[in-house]
Amino acid sequence: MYICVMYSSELIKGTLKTIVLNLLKDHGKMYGYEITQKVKDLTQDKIQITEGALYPTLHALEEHGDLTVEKVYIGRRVRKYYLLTDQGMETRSERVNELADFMKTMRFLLDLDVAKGHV
Amino acid sequence: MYICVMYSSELIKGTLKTIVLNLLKDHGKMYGYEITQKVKDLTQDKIQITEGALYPTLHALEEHGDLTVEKVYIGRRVRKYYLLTDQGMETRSERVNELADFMKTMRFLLDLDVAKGHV
DNA sequence: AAATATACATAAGAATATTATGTATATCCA
DNA sequence: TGGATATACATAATATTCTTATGTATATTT
Repeated sequence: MYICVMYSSELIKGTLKTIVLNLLKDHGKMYGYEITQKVKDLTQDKIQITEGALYPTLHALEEHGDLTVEKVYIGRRVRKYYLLTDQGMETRSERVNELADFMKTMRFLLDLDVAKGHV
Repeated sequence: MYICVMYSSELIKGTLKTIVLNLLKDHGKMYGYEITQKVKDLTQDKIQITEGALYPTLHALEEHGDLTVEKVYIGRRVRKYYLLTDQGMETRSERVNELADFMKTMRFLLDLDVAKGHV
């Protein structure tokens, strides 16, 4: 009912790891560029993950033991597939649950549960 | 059904202004310390706004023209009541709508709309 | 009288994003 | 066949927004 614009960047902040972990659970192994495109598609361009945010995040998740990497060469170009570890599955659950609970709290705090037209 | 713990700080990031603006719409003029307590109460300690985050935010909102201030002395102690301006009302609407839409997108992205037990 | 609560404020540091830049290969199409 | 665009990785400089620590001061409770 209104024009779709990207969300202001503050909102996405803090949810990137959760998005990545959940996507990997749903779609199996994925590579960085694929993740950015999948999120863009699934959200109709509302959430666009920048590479400058994604790659450091993937490296951090790997270092934390949540992801493992598989290098694959497509022709001469390297592609790094990321997979959830067992620990990554746990981290995902915790983060998704926490985010779900947080959003519930926010809906209450902002009176979004009552039916209303445009606020 | 599970123990309530404070949310990890990344999540709150980006929603503080929205919370403050919305609270002022619901409760009229409020002062900083009152805002921290009200949010703490309403969320059963799940969201605790720190003073280091709140006061700079209030100053920023004031500078942006969203809030005006009324100084009141309680005995010798100063208390600064903040009120929404007309522009603040608009900013609030925009931010609440954006956050509501963002949360809807996140629920879709994280498959939270389907009924399920503990994830 | 001491501890806690109220009430403001700012500075140093951490976390996490954006923007810009860099490197390189692959594909489309005119 | 050559230029634009897409694919695919990466990092550095910068911005934003928080936490934690610190500072000042008054009021209330025990």
